Formats: sequence, C-alpha cells, structure tokens
Amino acid sequence: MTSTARFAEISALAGDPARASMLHALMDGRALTAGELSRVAGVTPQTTSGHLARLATAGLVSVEQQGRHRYHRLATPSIARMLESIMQVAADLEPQRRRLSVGPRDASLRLARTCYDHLAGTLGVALAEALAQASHIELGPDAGMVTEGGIAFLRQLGVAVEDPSKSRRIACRPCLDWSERRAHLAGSIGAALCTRSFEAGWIRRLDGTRAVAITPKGRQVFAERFGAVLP
Amino acid sequence: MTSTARFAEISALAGDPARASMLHALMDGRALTAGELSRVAGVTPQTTSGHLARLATAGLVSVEQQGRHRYHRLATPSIARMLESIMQVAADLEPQRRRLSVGPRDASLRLARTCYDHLAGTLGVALAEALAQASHIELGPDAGMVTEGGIAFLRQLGVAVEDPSKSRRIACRPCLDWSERRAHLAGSIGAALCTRSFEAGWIRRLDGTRAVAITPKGRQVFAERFGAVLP
DNA sequence: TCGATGCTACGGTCGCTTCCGAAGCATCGC
DNA sequence: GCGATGCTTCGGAAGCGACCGTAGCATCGA
Repeated sequence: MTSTARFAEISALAGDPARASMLHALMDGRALTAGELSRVAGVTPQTTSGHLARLATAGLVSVEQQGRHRYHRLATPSIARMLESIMQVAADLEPQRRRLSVGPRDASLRLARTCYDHLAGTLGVALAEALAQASHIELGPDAGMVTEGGIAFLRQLGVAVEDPSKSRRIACRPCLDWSERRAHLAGSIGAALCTRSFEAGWIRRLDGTRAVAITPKGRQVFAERFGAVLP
Repeated sequence: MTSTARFAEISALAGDPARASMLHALMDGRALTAGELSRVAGVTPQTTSGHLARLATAGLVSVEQQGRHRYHRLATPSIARMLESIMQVAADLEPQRRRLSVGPRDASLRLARTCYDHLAGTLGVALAEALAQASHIELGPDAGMVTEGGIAFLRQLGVAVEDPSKSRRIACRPCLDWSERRAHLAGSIGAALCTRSFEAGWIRRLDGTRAVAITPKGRQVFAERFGAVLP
C-alpha cells in the first residue's frame, strides 16, 4: 500500500461522525468500554462494535478485555497529537459565530479537563502562563522549553521531571484545543505535571468525564506555589 | 455545527484517496493548478474540480485565479501541520514491510525536498543534526530551540531570524515525514533557512516537483559552514 | 476572429458504507 | 443452573459520494 493510500485510510477512519465522537471521547487518555463509546456516539452497540473493530484493526485504538467489558484507548501518543492537530484546524476554520456560547453543562469542562495526558482548560492555560511568567518555562509559537530553574521548581513540588539532559529539557509544547485559544502545557512535562496533580490530590476526576475538579488544596497550591490566577 | 461534526468533516475531506493525493502534493507549499492536481490524483478534470471546490469551501485550500489557470495552495500552516501529523500516524502504524524499497525514481526526493515551508529529506535531517551538533539549536522529542549562538550563526549566513525575544527563540520543532524517521527543522527557523537557501542559490527546484537539487555552491556551504555530511 | 486550452456545471450510474434488527457467544450475579 | 448484561456477527436496506460524459464558459495565442 502506498503512503498516500494509508494517509487517506487513517483520515477516513477519523472522518465518520460516529467514529469521530468516539475518538474525541478517548482524547482524555482514559480507556472506555464499548458501551460508553456507544452512548457518546449515539449509535447502537452493534454499530459501535463495527466501528471499534475497524479502529482497532487499523491500530488507532488498542483493546483490553476485562471480564465482559472491553476497554478501548488511543493506541499511541502520536494519535492523540494527530487528533489535536485536526481539532486545531477545525477551530481555525470555524466561522466566528457563537464562539462564546457553550452551555452551562460545559462549565466544568472549560475550567479544567484532561487532554490525553496533560491538563487543559482554564487551569491548563493559567498554569502554563504562570510558569512562563516565573521563567520556569519559555513558550514559543511552535515549541516550549523548561529552564534550569523550572526543573528545580517542579521537582521541589514532586513533579517527576525526566533526566534534564540537553535534549530532555525541551519537552513541553503548546497545545490548543477547542475551548481555549491559548497554549497550555503538553509534552512530557505537561504529562508529569498532570500525573503529580492527581497523585497529590490537587485535582480529581469528575464522575467519568474529561472534566476534573480542582480541590481546595489544589487551588491553594496552584495559587500560592505556581502563582496561577483562577476564577 | 458542533465541534465533533466539524472535526469529522475535516477528516473526511482528507479521507478520500483523490483528495489525499492532492493535499499530499500541496504539502510542499507551492501553488498548483487544477490540471496538475488532476494528474497527481489520477482522476479527470471534472472530478478534480468538484474535489477542489469542496476543499476550498471548507477552507482547506485557497484559490487564486491567474488567467485561465487556477492556483491552489494549502490555506494555512496549521493545515500543513495537520497533514504532517496524519502522515506521522500513518508511518507509525505502517507494518515494517519494505521500509527501504523506494524506487530510484524517488532518489532525488529522498535526498532533498521541501515540506510545506521548510527542508526535508536527507538534507533536512543532516542540517538539523549538524546545527544540533554545533549547539546552534537544541532538539528534543517534542520541540526545539535556537540558542543565542545559533541566532548569531544563522544571521551571519543571511538567514532572516526573527526578533530573538524569549518567545521567538523557541521557534523550531522537529518534523517527521514519510522517508526520514529522524527530525528535521520546521517552524519559523526552518522556514527562514529554506527561504535563504533558495535565495542564495544553495538549492533550486527540480522541474516542478517537491524535490530540490543541491547546487555545488550549496554543497560547499552546507559542508563547510554548517558541517553537514551529505552522501 | 477562431481554434485550442483550462476549468466548471449538470445529470446519471455505480459502488461503498453506515445503520439497525435479529441472533449468538461469553461473562457476571444469584 | 439461569437470567441478565456486554459485546459481536450476520444480513439486508437505505443513503451518500465518487466518478465520468456531455456541455458550456472564460482565456490565451495566432
């Protein structure tokens, strides 16, 4: 199979509304059952089954059986990145109409949520900007970098920053997704910060959605240690 | 229209083999006529016309009329980046079979070519590695950064590096496309280097393809000034 | 002015894929 | 063991989209 044909195949898999909904739901990095994906996509279980089989065969999602449930997740980080970049284009091309009206149902999603392996939403943006403000990271249009001081700072807070060799220091990148038009922190640093935030109880998952809640303790840490201004 | 629906729409546009071929051809950043794209895609002009109309309506390509020709190009850099990321996934998921056998027809393409606005192929990789070797840039898995010395070095060679404010210094990122599995230089620095290379006559376009030829002068500059080892 | 070229608009055919109902298989709880 | 739950397979219906032939419009060169 030629390179272009595989390209078209991948795109076509993401190009069906039902499958797009499923991939979208998997963007938070968790593993979801076929039934859950069936509900988010709004199609019957048997239709969902077919879609998931195609996604799995192509290698876009990986499946893990647990009892009578089958858990599906995005197979690789590069797939999450691809979905991100498509969402970026979709946002760019979106006519300006009603950029603001996102129902109250989505308020918690806008405040804080996971984006594959890192934090997004108002919280994600506020943290990225606070870190940049304090010169702990440097953010550019295409990439970002952790400074020496930033590494020390993050480690002090228990964030598992990898070995800060030259190449590893450059390990964050901006990531735009649908609700925010400003960069938040992805890459290995973003993932480590997200992991640490769950572990330390700064944030916690909300009832099986992408949204996360900021705990009182987290709010305090984010404000006092990071200097992040949250509404 | 909901966010997911637009996502699916964009993906579906890239998911047709004929349109995928056209987008693939446009990845070098040049503007191509409907007829050229028709030949690339292997469909009749009237079919091509329909596809291009859809791509233009969606905003993926922009059209410019010149006499009886209509020139099409990718509308925004973010679209090129999206196509890149899809190609990346396609490469990741590709079974290992025949990773090496790319016909002699493609030898010049593999040596050096444009990738939207920057250089790819063996040349692109060699330049990126030489710059990293000399500490002019620092490359990480997700991002890259130009050093102070790198800015001076590039400016001395006539590369139009933007104002090196904090945020602007972070302006290159690795980009993998189909033939090389190693990073080459994208982002504004990559684009500026590519522009300068054409301007200074280090490289020149080959008969209307993505491939570029390295001139004797270019070969000398790349070797002596950049320290890039070329076959 | 006239033919050639580049592109687009329209209409009809054909093939693919999405979808669901019905049925079947494994697993869990009792 | 027995019903309930979660998921898959099979089959058929319906709809959409890609494709080309024909025709038409604008532009270029002579």
